[in-house]
Amino acid sequence: MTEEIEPLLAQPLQIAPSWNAYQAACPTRLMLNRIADKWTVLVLGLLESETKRFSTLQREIGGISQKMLTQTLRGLERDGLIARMVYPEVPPRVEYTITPLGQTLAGLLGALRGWSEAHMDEVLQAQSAYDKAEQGALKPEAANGVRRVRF
Amino acid sequence: MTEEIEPLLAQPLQIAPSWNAYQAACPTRLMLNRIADKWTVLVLGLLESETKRFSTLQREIGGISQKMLTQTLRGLERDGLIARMVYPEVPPRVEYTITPLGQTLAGLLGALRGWSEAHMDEVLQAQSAYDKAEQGALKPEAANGVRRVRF
DNA sequence: TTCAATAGTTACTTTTGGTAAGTAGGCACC
DNA sequence: GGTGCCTACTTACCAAAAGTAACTATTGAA
Repeated sequence: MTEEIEPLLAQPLQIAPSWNAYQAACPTRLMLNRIADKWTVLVLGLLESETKRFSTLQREIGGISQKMLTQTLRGLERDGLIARMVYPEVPPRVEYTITPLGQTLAGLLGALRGWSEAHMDEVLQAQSAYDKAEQGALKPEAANGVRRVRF
Repeated sequence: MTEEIEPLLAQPLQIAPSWNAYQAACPTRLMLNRIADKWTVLVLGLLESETKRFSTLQREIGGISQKMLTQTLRGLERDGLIARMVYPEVPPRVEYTITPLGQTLAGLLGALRGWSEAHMDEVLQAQSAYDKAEQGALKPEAANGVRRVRF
């Protein structure tokens, strides 16, 4: 950032703190990193409608490991998007509930999930077209060590 | 879309192929992985309104490396979300344009970016509250090697 | 006594992300 | 005519994150 001295103003450039995700150092960058995340989308999608416990979430999200589920839930808790309730029983019971703040995000993430499911066909088609073209682009030179440049 | 059973059809279970991101093997999982991605959000956000070239994108997205930009653009191109135009000039010029399919996604991603920027304050507050509580939870035992369990 | 159940951790491996340096091809300058 | 500059990339290399599998604590039941 270029620093210019504004002699009389304390914070000339941040009257209302305006965040900008396009700047590397902005905390929204970290935020984006968390919310634009596969597991976050799936976890918040489940918690949007009802409180669930750890094992239920793991069962309902195919292929998530305990480690990643724990990690994701911790992150969401720290960010204030979900709340964690521990019932001191044996065996232990822990419930996760979405917060009002989390609710404001869950809709957006649901739309993302919906988009994926709705446009999967088009994307798959685009992918196979791309891959076929790539194959063609490689064919003329055949199997030698020629450097692949895309110009 | 509701599926009605057509006895004489070859593919009875996939009249409208219904994808589900909660199943580990579903291709939408890969899709989510790509679109729920920091760099994707930022790149599509810039291309939403106008065609841009490589160097411009890199300049406008703080902190992205050439490698990650190339990788992200390739992925988006393969998925049919952007198109790549090469002008055989010297020095080279390559322009990236969002596709109609990409446009349908860009709005959602823009909303994500907007959410990050709009709720950053609340999240930062939640984070510091969480971190302070964590500190307190650790204090009683002080600095010995006691296993930290959260029950 | 061994087992089962839940919600985690921890050690280890693999994959991904980030950094920095190279590469191509031609034009301009001295 | 050698050097440097321009863009849009690759390619090594290293660090960080994700994934895998085994382990832990607690206690009631078989």
